[in-house]
Amino acid sequence: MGCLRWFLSRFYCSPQGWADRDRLTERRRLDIPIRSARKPPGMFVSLREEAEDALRGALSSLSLPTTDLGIEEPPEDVPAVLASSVAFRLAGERGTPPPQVASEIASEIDLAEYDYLDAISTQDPYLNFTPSEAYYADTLEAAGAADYGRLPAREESVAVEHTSANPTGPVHIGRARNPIVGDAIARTLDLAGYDVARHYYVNDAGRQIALFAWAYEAFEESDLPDPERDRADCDLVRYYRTGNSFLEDADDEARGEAEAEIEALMQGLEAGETEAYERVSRVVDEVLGGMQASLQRLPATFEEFVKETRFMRNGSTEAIVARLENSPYAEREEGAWQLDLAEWDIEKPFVFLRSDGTSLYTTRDLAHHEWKFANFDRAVTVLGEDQKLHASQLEAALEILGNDTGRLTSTFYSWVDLPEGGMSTREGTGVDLDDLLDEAIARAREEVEDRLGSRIRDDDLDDADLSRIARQVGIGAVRYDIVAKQPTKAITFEWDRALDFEAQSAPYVQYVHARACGILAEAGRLDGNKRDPFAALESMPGSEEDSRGAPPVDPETIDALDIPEERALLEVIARFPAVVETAAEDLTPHTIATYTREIAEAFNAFYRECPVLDAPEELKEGRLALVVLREKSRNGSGRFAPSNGEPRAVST
RNA sequence: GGGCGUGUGGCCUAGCGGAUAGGGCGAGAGGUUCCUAACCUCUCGAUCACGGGUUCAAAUCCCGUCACGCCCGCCA
Repeated sequence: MGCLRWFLSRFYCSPQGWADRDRLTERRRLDIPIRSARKPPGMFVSLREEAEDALRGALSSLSLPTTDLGIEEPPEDVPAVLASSVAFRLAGERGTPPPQVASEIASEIDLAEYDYLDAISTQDPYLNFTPSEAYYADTLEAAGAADYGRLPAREESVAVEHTSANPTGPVHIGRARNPIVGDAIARTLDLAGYDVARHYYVNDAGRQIALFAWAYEAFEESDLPDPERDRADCDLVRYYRTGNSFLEDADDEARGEAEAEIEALMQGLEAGETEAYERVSRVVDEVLGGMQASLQRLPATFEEFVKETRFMRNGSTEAIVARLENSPYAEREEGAWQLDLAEWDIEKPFVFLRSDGTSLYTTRDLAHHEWKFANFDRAVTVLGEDQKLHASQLEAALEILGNDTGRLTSTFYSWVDLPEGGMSTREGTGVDLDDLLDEAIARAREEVEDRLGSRIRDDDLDDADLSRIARQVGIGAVRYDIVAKQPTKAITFEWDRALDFEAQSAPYVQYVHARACGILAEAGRLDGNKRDPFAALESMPGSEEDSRGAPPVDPETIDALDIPEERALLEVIARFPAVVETAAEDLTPHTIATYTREIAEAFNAFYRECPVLDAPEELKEGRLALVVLREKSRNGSGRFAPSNGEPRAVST
């Protein structure tokens, strides 16, 4: 990572996270300090700060500018943890070739002042920094803490809104990215010290919902096809689909009658009538219950389900409308009220009140967001890419209403499509999340059973164990497949690719956990119920379980750990808090997924080269400590792992 | 048409201004009397969509082109 970017990221919102989006936010970026100075998160950041300080000092005494220090992580084959390419930039100024500038800088640095910097070497124009024994020893000790990787509490609350799919039918995988990404973001922010609440914003007031409630009353069970599953969402979606196709195919008169009923229901909702609310709630609550059952399997859970109607019934939507009507940007167009957002580079006027006097989704969302601002310090919303225009209109309108929209960040993800095209709840096309999870578990179970025969360890696994492991492996694979990718990239769903259990996948990471647990169990460092190393897979990505019971790590044992694989593992472990911090700032949980793979690779190399249980006594403790550490890092990263993404209902 | 996003070996993906572009899948060759081989090692394979530009340095920044996706409702 370039120094400039890093530098900026420490003080401002990163370009991909809090502050990313559109010009709207960009304007304000410089005004948003992310926080005051805090203790550096982990040894790696401390080392980086020392390197910066050393460079800055050297440049300054050479009378060179210190704007961009060019700090980066060197390629793998370079035996250093940090490097700098400043010499390139200063060569012109100095009038000497870069390698010579590098040497001059290196000789200007007094290492005695630093705890973690051990040596600076030059390799052509690069300055390479290698860490001291204290760096490894302190990492060994710090990482021994039960909550290693968790950053200190920030006393800053964040509402993470995600999924928020229209409660009209079962969750399908076109939307499955939203709960997975959303939950990963929530976990990441939680790890980074924020006080996080997960919200599902329930559309129980829109036209589609009114239509749904109407259809539920208008059609008979006998008119409907059999449900796909015995569950409320699958049951009721049949009414929704039937209602939609009825309106498409009906003659004008029949359609007119139906539309009138739907319209009357919407008016009732707008007026805050209890009867209208109850008619809608009947279908909404039931469907939501079914959807929750699917989401919990991931697991994606919520602290709160926030209903749109809440902001109609409490009068806040009405109040928003009144305030907007009085704003200088408001104008009346054919009986409807709209905002002219040209000043925000949004060409489309934003209609906030229909000519019949009813509010729109976005109008209610304004009230919703003011409620968030009143109750939380920040708000993060995970949205499908189709929501971008809506999100920028929302933000502009919030600004007109006098809110500090720097507190709101929307993050977007692209669709998951099937090879044959998109998915739609309304049309009933697509693969349900439950079907995906069932298939994933079935395939995982096959894999587990296939491998039973070749197992060396003699431990009894009963059917319940197999089911548990299959569930963990299967669901972990689905979740990892989605979190590990940048959300902006479109995904075409293919069974074999999503359910690949080897290599860069959750099971790869889970397997490392199993290996570590196997060693710890053998060494008597785990509880009896963890004797079964396969059982360890269960906790894999996302459990709260940790390696309690492991002894505290003695930093003295670092002396015995001098094999490259041991050091490399420690170096990866040292970066964990920094990875969490960056992922939280940028809202990029996929970087934690990448990190877990790196730590797994480092552990596998260590595992290959360094026998633990058969090691000489003086080595054994140290190596066991490494196993424990890796376990702890895995825990923190495990919390991140699940996440998903799923768009707000559009074409449901 | 306008706006936004994406484009990295046959496929998937990391990197997003600096050291010969990392991984994985796939293909080929090996490795287990030893803490689980859901692992590891090696080989094959890339004009980083294309064309310009900025820079000592571009996959990375800028402009243009092409392809794909999304949006441009008094829908959500």
